[in-house]
Amino acid sequence: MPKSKRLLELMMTVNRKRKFTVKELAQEFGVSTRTMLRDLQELSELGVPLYSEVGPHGGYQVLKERILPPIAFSEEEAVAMFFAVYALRHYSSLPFETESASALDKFYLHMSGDVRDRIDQMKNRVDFVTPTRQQESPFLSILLEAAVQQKVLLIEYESRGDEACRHIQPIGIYANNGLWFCPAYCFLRKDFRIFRCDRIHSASFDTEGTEPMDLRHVHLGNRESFFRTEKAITGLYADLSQKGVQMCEAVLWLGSHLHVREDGTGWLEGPIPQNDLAFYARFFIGLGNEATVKQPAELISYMKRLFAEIMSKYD
Amino acid sequence: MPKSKRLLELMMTVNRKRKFTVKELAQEFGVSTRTMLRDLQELSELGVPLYSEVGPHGGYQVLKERILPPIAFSEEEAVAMFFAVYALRHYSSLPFETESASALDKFYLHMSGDVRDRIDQMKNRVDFVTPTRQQESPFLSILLEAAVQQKVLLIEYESRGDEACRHIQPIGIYANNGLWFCPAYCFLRKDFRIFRCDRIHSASFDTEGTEPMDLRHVHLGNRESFFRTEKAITGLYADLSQKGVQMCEAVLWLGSHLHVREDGTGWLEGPIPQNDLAFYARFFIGLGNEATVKQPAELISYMKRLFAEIMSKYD
DNA sequence: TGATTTCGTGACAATTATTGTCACTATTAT
DNA sequence: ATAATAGTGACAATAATTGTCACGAAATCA
Repeated sequence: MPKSKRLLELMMTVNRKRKFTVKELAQEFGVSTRTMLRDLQELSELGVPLYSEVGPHGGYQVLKERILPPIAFSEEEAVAMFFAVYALRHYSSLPFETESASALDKFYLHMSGDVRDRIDQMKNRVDFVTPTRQQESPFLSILLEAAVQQKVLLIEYESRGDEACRHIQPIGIYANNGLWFCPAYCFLRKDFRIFRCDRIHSASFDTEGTEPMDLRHVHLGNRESFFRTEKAITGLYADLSQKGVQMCEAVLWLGSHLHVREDGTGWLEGPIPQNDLAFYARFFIGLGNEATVKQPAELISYMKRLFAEIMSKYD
Repeated sequence: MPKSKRLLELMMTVNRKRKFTVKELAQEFGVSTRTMLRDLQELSELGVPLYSEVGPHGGYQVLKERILPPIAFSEEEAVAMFFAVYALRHYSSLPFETESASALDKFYLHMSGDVRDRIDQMKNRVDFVTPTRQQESPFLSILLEAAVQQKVLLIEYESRGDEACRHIQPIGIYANNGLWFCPAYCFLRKDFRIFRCDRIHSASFDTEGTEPMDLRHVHLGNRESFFRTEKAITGLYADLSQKGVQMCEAVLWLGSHLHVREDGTGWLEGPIPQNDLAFYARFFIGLGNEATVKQPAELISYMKRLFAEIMSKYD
């Protein structure tokens, strides 16, 4: 095999194996150890971060930095990748230890001039906004680790001003609207709960030997089905004006409930959990006179009660 | 220069130049044209998408696919990049023509086994949620292009059920909460306006010769200062219960107005534009009895009027 | 301690790959 | 037609690559 190709293959091979000896690779590539040594030195010069130790159980290692073999990206793809990573700058906390900024710099630096120009031109013209929050979430890494490794955590959690310790087993973390959430099994409540990560004031692996649940099959994609054990369901129906429709369109969690007529007006229809009546009451009051709730009666009476309470404040 | 190094340099050079002739490169690298031909063929075999045309003004070209030279990413960086791009899957529309999915696949495929394992483990455990909408925004590309190239567009825009043509000059596009928005100069209103991209029903470059404004200095980062020419400002003060504080924390646009006391209660204080009273009224009504507005009087009376209207519906 | 394993380096001849040259073909724009 | 360009094949000259051997240095282990 000609040297030029061997070097490229070698690059991929050393990335695959984390650890190896010169002899081992020499045999694999069918060259002498001397040649392999020379090749490895060349790779080193080309920037592959190799590290070696002598002695038995010694050998070569690729340091944590990995060389990504040359990948063919189309210009569009490269630009899309750039902006995807660029969007992460809005997050004050991330579950990845290193700053994604460093990845971005490398990526940017390695791209050819005109792609870079293109990006510069677009940099202030496209954005994926995420509201920036003051709240920091310092325990994202450990929460994620616990989710991946199925471990139990002991956390201090602030809820309504109180602080309490809880044993939880995270099933993942997700960012929504600039805040991080952690759905987890709560050993205190013996059920699944969602925790807001910025309210977690400490987190450490459980040392009291709480037996982890087998939650490998529960993940962010299917957690809904484990959560939504809502018992009581009730039917909602509400009329919407044109403006009401527009306001509802901008609201995420009622996507499928919204129906629009030709003239722009519409209605909301669908089942809602009884427990959330308070939430829906507030929502519809917020819509003001752009919405008229027809059903369920409980919701209407709840809204009236709420009215009375609020009104009393302003008299 | 040894061949192996020459090939790597060549790879980067052909990426820099879009177009070149064999002779040109041969001179640059100090080899014969024959050798350069052989090298180019090798590059081709290695996956660089080269294309050639004979004849005067012919020559070699690299097709739109670009080879990314080997980059050293740390494992953390690669993982962060993966999830950044992975998050784009939530968007039903993107301003980039190709699917970012293809970039993701390539990236994933080229990573070594254990990084891939790590990603697989994390895939269902981390997410950057963006509400998925039904609304498609098919004109993102042209809006972006117009913003970058300072061009005027003619759009059909739906506003409150009506549809109207407008000449606009976009200054950028951004996604927020799953919806795309386009701040732009509106030649109809002779001022800056924000357009919701899914309400744009057609868009094409202006052919009537509308003279573009010089908006090179206006971009997503500083547009606020051009927009916020709100005239009337008024002072807001509202008390919040513990729960009220928590609800406000989850709301983005009043970040700096929120103050929290030791005991978890708090207050909102700060200037708000007179025009937005209607909006704030709805918001505070939505907070129910967790908030008590003290100032301004106009807001309180607005809220009362709104109450009356709503109440009349349910009696 | 001494045997063993491993990386690391230098020298040199044998072997191979690489290169340049030349002669030629094919295509295309002017 | 002419000139510019890619593309191919053959072959000798050249230069890079390779293997071998000899040796050093560091670490582990019995």
